[in-house]
Amino acid sequence: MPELPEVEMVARGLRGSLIGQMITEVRCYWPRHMDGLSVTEMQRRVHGRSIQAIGRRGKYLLFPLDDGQTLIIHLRMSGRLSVVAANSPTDKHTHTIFSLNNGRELRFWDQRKFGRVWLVDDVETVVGKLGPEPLDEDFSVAMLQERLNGRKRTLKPLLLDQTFVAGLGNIYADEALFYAGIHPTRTSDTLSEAEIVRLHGAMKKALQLGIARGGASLELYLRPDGTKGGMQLVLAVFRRTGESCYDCGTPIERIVLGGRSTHFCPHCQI
DNA sequence: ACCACAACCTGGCCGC
DNA sequence: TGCGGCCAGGTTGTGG
Repeated sequence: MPELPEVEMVARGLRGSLIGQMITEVRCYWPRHMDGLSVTEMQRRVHGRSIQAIGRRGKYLLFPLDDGQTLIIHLRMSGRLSVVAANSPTDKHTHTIFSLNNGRELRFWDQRKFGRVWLVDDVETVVGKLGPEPLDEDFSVAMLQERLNGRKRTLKPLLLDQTFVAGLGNIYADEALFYAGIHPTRTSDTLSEAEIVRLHGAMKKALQLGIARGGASLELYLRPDGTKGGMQLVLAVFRRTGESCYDCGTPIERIVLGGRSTHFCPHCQI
């Protein structure tokens, strides 16, 4: 569920309570959370290591440790992270717990169990295939144009493809296409230069607004401090099927593309 | 190269 | 109250 803005909020929310803390123990009640290593191996390799920083790449959270390894967490559809006192109550969806040496714990709550945790020497083994960061300075119109060049793909699934651009998910892909005034079923080879410029600006605008609003809390997403974001209050099309477009009043439509719900204004998006 | 679909999970909601 | 079906912010693998 969390997309780039939500994951960015999680990273920011965790920094104050995690940076410099040492991991003393790992408990895991859903071993499939661990990707590529056993719980025992995770425990052995992470014991006594301290967290040096918290970064984000696409929708992945990166926790570089003091020995060069990096702990990586992906929240997938329903993951939440929080740092709380070790004696505070857990519930049945708290599947993985990293104990810290200050009496607190980093807890991975994950109702649908799709989330994943890695521990790697080289982060590229996990995030190496991701496309560019859409909010980075160097993500330019020219770069977008170059990545579109020679391809013929339906735009909505293309925006969801993390190897094309990293970080957009179902909410921000729909919102960006609305801001750009482009229909989600259009294919990448039909975009004019002006439309590519609009799409580029729209992707950045949608993600920046998401961050500015603290992320979208539609169902399960909560920031690490347990509070909701506010992006859901300003969504233009996402899950507004049948409601009036704020720009022209036409009812928002819903279709399925690439197996995902897709929302758009049939009048504003051509 | 691209698309459609299933799978991985749990739980809420809706209609019967 | 129960049950089936559909829905959910993500990713990966398969087969066409």
